[in-house]
Amino acid sequence: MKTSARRSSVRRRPRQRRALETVEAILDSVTRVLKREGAEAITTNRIAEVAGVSIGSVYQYFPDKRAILVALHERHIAEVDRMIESKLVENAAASLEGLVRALIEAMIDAHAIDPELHELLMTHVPHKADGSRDFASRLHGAFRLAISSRTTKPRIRRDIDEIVFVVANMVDALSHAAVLRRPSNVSLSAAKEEAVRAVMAYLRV
Amino acid sequence: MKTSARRSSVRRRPRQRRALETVEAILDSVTRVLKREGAEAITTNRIAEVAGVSIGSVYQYFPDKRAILVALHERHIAEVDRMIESKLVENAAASLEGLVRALIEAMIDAHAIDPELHELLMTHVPHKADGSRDFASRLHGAFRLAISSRTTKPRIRRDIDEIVFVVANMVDALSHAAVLRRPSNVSLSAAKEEAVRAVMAYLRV
Amino acid sequence: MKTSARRSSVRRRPRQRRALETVEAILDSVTRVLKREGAEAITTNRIAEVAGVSIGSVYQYFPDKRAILVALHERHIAEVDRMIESKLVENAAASLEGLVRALIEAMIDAHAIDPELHELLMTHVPHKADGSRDFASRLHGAFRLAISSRTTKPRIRRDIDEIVFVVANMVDALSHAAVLRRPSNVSLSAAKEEAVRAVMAYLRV
Amino acid sequence: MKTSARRSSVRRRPRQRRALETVEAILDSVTRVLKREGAEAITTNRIAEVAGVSIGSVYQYFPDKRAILVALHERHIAEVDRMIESKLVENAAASLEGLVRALIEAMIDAHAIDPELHELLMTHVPHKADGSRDFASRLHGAFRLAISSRTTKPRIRRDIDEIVFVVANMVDALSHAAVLRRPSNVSLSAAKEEAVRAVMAYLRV
DNA sequence: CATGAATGAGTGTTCATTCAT
DNA sequence: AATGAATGAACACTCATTCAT
Repeated sequence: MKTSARRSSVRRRPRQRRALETVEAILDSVTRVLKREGAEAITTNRIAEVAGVSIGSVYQYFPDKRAILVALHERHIAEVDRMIESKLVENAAASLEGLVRALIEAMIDAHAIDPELHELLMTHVPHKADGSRDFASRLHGAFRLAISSRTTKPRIRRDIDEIVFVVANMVDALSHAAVLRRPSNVSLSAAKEEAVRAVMAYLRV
Repeated sequence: MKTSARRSSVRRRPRQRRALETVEAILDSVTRVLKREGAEAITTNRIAEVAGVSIGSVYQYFPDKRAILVALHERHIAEVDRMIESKLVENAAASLEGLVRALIEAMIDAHAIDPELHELLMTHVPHKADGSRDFASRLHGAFRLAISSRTTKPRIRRDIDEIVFVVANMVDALSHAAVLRRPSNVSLSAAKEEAVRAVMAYLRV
Repeated sequence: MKTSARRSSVRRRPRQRRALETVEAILDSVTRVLKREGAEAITTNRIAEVAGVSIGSVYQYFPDKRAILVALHERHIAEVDRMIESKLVENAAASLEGLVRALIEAMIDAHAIDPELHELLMTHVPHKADGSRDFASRLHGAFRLAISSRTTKPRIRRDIDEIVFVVANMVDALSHAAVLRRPSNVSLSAAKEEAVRAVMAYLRV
Repeated sequence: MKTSARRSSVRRRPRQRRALETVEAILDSVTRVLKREGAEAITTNRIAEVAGVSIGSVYQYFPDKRAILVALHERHIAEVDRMIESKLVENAAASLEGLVRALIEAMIDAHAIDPELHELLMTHVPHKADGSRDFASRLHGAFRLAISSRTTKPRIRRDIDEIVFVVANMVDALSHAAVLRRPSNVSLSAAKEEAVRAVMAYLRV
């Protein structure tokens, strides 16, 4: 009994590890193909080839192509969320402006990791209606807490949800634009500073 | 072997009224298919079918599928630009806030015409690097004039281009979000009002 | 009566002339397209375009694409035959060798007019089984007369048809090869001379 | 024991063998379609159907339609070359006339294998400029050696290349004509005999 | 008669997915 | 589990031909 229990646990772990490695290799492969050959080159066979596994193995771990992109999307989101999260923790005691600046920096960094991937996932991956909301929506919670706890004046008429909606979208759009659409005569740090200024100006009204 | 090496890059230009109608029917067809059957259903044969013309006629006026989407994109852009333009003319004498409000309203209206189409064109149509810039970029000129002529305090240190970059992206993002990503507990008019407030707050800093 | 008779005769002639011009323009167009754009570019629409007529007019004069090529083939054959014929007449009194030389020269000239056209017609035009035989076959008659009337020794065992078959094919192949497949270290005149030598050697056996 | 060892070595092969069989089936299919349905019926889907494989499998082994024809051409050329080669070896010690007769016989046999295929490949397959020359050219080497080593009289003025050019083209044309264009009143053996006679007469001049 | 817009069957080719090995 | 050959529906696109104007 013991022996068999051990055996199975001993066996399962390497198996799971290999499986995880394969899954990671497949997800990495998508990013690699995207960068090297463009979005149109992302075919299941190419993904398998670049991942160094057979197409059959890809279908061992993913039911279809869409599932690969969804998994990649989730991995990407988790990564970004982790960055945002740590920034929030880091700046738990900071001023509202410090917090906003930290978040914008985190968003810019997150977008800068892999803008093409971000773009691809945003435009070509079908967003599940329920589970994964867009960045702005996921920022909602964080902002809500941060804003409501730090604003001195109690808001009466203006709904806090409206403010959060605006701020989340501003942060998302301005950091995205700072990375992907910034004109050559605007520096990244200036774009960041202006984004902070814009958000703070709105919050102070 | 039907692959012909030589293909004229420009197909025949429509000369007769019938031809123009055909072109319009094809472009309308894309929008119709998009709404009724989704982006994946947009195939050249389906476009032809829904347009009520033969696939051959489609290729009489467009060199390939991409060209259809580009033409549609251009038509859409022209439409939106016309709306923005008329708003600008209408509010030539208005205050800065009036102008900002008018522009945001115009953008929201433009986005509201056909949000799915807008989304599709934004994400699936290859933007020519030179010709058609994104909305934010095309708003640049209008904003530049409006802001520099109306701001009382002369800006010294902060580059006008930075301000324009931020404002154009704010307007684009907030009106886009107001139409497409607004949470149910935020009304459209409230979203619009907040957008105006946000832009004005930034411009007053 | 007179009037109508006149009218019809007056009308028909220009009509026929214009029609002939159109037909010629169409046939010329094929050759032009062939040379400028290759055999694959020969489409009915391209033929019409280069001929300067509408596709509808092409179908006014030819029932289908094949008929165009057949007509061109016939025109080409008539041209070559005319050249051969005149050479035969010119050399009616010449020696057998003189005649052979004259024929080979005529064939080389004929092939040299437009080797690609010749090639295209030979390979892509469906030969009617009855009417138009290949060049070798059409040379048959001319050679038969020339050889049988000039050979001093009466042939008994060897059928004259065999000789004619061999000579006609030699002349066709060697003149064709002289124009189209001659290696760079063999001059055209040398190729011609060797062809004459080869035919004469055979005829003297 | 032996069996299992063998089995394992055999196991890997089926994959390769199967792939090779598929490729052969595809090439055979082209010939079959050509004979049964004519040159116009040779479409990729028909090739796949007659080969008993899916269209996808065709494209697993050939990048495009042209490549199928080129591969078939090469296979055909290799076959003919093998026949010629063995004839040359067989008749290494033969007289010049014996050699010429052997070569003509080999060419006639080669052409007779599949005249329509030969015709199709000659006329519809794009010849690579460098690699595969026409038959006459490929005969060049063989003839050059045979002629220069066996001719008693040393040639001075007449270039050996000219002779080889003429002989190669005579052999090609006469054997081709013997198979494909022979009139009904000339027997195959007579055509062959006359061809030999013609070549020998030329070589003796 | 001339025109050229319109036709649509048919072509080469791709790629997500399956399944025998 | 892993492999990769095989599949075939579906796609973008061509071009000989027709017919309303």
